[in-house]
This record gives sequence, structure tokens and C-alpha cells, in this order.
Amino acid sequence: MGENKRGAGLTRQTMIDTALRLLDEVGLDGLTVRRLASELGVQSPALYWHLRNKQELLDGMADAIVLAAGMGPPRDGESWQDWLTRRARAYRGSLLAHRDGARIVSGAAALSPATIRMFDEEMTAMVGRGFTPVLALRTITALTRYVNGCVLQEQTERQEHAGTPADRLAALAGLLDGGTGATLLVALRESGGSPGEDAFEHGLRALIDGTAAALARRPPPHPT
Amino acid sequence: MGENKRGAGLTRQTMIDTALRLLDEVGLDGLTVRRLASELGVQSPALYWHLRNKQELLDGMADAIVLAAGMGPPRDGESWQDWLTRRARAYRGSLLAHRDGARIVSGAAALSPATIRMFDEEMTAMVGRGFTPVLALRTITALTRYVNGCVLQEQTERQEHAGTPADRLAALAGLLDGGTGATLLVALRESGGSPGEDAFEHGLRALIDGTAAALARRPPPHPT
DNA sequence: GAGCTTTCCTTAGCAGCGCTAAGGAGCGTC
DNA sequence: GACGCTCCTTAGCGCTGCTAAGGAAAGCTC
Repeated sequence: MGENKRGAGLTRQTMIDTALRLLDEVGLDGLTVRRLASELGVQSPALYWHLRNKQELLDGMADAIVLAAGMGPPRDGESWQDWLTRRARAYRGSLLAHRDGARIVSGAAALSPATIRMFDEEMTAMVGRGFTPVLALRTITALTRYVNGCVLQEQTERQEHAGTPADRLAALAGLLDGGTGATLLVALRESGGSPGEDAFEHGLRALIDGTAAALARRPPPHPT
Repeated sequence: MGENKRGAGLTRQTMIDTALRLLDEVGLDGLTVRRLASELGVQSPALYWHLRNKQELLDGMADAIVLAAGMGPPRDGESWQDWLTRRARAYRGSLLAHRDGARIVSGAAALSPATIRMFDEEMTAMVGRGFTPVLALRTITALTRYVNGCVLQEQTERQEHAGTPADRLAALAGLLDGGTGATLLVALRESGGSPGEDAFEHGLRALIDGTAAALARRPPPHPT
């Protein structure tokens, strides 16, 4: 693969970047330390000079994926509903941008201080818009976990069902003896393109609207 | 470990049951084929007479966990809101009942026909209560993925942060230079017991309420 | 009842994994 | 020129999922 002596020696960052590129090729299960080392033009134990173990590499990759979403406080004049919606879509897009991205982020053991500070800034902005700190934390947490769960499922489905959608539908029809009347089949046939994206948008709007209801239920402590 | 010749030979079901028990002891990463075989009083290749590979075992475990939640159509006189809330809590409880339960279910490649039929029955019940098939599918999908994401996060956090909550709070305070004023710290301190459970309940209610709003927005095709 | 087949488990072992131990090349410093 | 530090090498350990080949026991056929 690549030869050594490229510019300077290995860096934590070049390892993470190369690992993310390699991830798209071979997937998380194919991402071995030896494979990454050969991609970097180096023997595998060389990586352990820069990393304590493989998990530290995965953590770095997870943080890079999260940071690439470009989240952060709302823009000026943006309602918190629009902001949180945009934020959730950007986060989902960042997870989808890399193969097994959701598995990487979900399995991460620790986020970087920069990411944690970003969460804190976001919550402060929410408090400025009428949230209590507790409600802000609950909302951000619920949204993040929802997106994680959605993309995780989307990505595992994408790689294991190799057949065409029509084949999958036919296989499902064989299991549901009710024939074409089965509700699940009707729904899958009627929901046009990607049911994953539809379900994501439905749940996202529901979470935002439901949060607005919770916010109205518990008004800010100093109403004018 | 266990001796062989217990009753009859191995069964798919006894393997799955033993694997679930072993899972609570050693976790998913410690659940190896050799370890499970020794627990069954047998050599490891014996398992491959009953299973094609390890993934098939994990799929069976996932299905057992899902079925143990005892989901299904609503009871008589139960509103769909109460039913879906109860269903989501039962599902979460079933995932939490086994160590790494969410990882097992999220990584499952295929659910059993019985489970798929149960989903179909649930969706039929929802259609009977005013949902369109597409909206029913979106709602069930969003709820399932939300619970998956929640429990996945809860379970990975539980095992990797070994320190006491107070220690974690102090470590976090070191990262957030703003001192005790940081919103994230305030929220963590104020949210009493388990922020994971609080966030789950908040998101759950938001999802249900938001779905009710979506249902009201798109009324059934034959209103009287 | 002998012989054959089928079922279910054994022993042996392969390729690959994460990771460690020990050593060596290239450098700057005294 | 010797030393020490940095960063990489070669060798290899214990483990993984899984396969190949064989053997004991049970059941079926004649």
C-alpha cells in the first residue's frame, strides 16, 4: 500500500482521517488495525505509539463525525424549533456520511472536551429561549438518542438486505399469511421512496412539537 | 463447567437461553462461542451443528428479548396513547433486562416471523383507531428506534463510566471552564436521580403527543 | 441380528484479530 | 563519540469465529 516517509511521521489526526476513509471502503467490521496500518504504509504496532488502543481510535473517529455535523447554537432570528430541526438533520446527515457512522458514534466511550463545550453552549441558548436547564438537557438527550437509533437501524438494514425492495416485499408477503391485506404490506407499498427517511421526519417533528407542548406546560420562572 | 448428557442433546432454544444467562455475566464482548459451549458442557464446534454462525445465535437472542417484552395490540378500552406508552416502556424494560440488550437487538440481522406478525397486528389495531397505514408504520418505526437509541446509550454509559456520579460531575466541571454556571452542570445537578430515565420519558411523551397532532392534522378518509 | 445411514458430537487446526515485548534506525545534545 | 529520545520494526502471544475430518451411538432395512 502507501509508502512511509510521507511528509512527517504518523499523526493522530492523519490516522483518524485515513481510518474514516478506509471505513467507507471496508466497513467497521473490516476496519482492523493491520489494515489501517498498511493503508498508512506502516506496520501495525506503529499505531500503538500514538494510541493507547483501538477504542481510542474509534473515539477519535466518532468525535470527528460529530464535529463534522457543524452543530452549535442557533443562528440569529432562528426559532428554537427550526434550529433543533436543522440540527437533528445535520447530525443525521453526518452519521449517514460514513458507512457504519452510527455504530461508531454509538460505541464511542468518550467525546472530546470541544464537543462537550458545544453541547453546553447549545443548552445555554435553549435556556435563553425559555427552557429550564433540565428540560433543555432532556430535549437534547432525547433528540440525540432518537437520531442515533434511527441512523443505526437505517445503516444496518442497508447493508444486510442485499435484495431489491421488491424482493424484500415479496419475502415479507410470504410471512404474513393474510395476503395483500396485511397492514404492514400496505404501509410499505404506499410509503413511496424511503420509509426510513419518512419515519425519521415524522418522529423528528413529533419530538419538536411535543417539546413545545412541554415548554408551554412549564412556563419560564419570570414571566412578564 | 456443565457436563453433557443432560436430558437430551443441544437445542437451539437451550443455547439461546443459556447464552442470555451468560450474557448477563460476561457481557456481549465476553460472549464467545467457546465460552458458551463450555457453559453447555460441550466443545465449541458442536454449536455449529445447530447454528449456521454466531450471528444466527445473536438473532435468536434478539428475538427472545423482543418477544419477552410482551408487546402486541392494545387492550380493550385502552387509548392508543396509553397503549403505545405502555408498549414503549415494556420494550425498554425488556432491553434493559439483559446486559447489552440494546446492542444485541440493534445488531440483529433478522427478526422471527412471529415478531413480524405481531408488528402487523399492532399496525392493524392502529388503523382501526384512525391511523393511516403509512402513519402507523412511521409511528411504530420512530418509537422503536427511539427506544433503541435510548437504551443503547444508557447501557454503554453504565458500563464504561465506573466512577460515582459525583466524580463524573467533578470531571465535567473541569472541562467546562465557566465554573458552576455552565448550563450542562446545572441541569445535571438539578435533574435528580437518573437523567437517562427522565430524558426517555420526556421524549416518549413528546413522540406520543406529536403523533396525536399529526393524526389530527391528517384525519381518517371516512369521517362521519 | 448384521449392515448401513443418519444424527450429533469430538479432536485438530487455520487464518485472522488486538496487543505487547524487545530491538534498531535516525536524530539532537553534551 | 557516547548518550538519550523518538518512532518505527520484527516476532509472537493468546484469543477469536469457523471448518475439516472422524467417531460413537442410535435408528432403519433386510
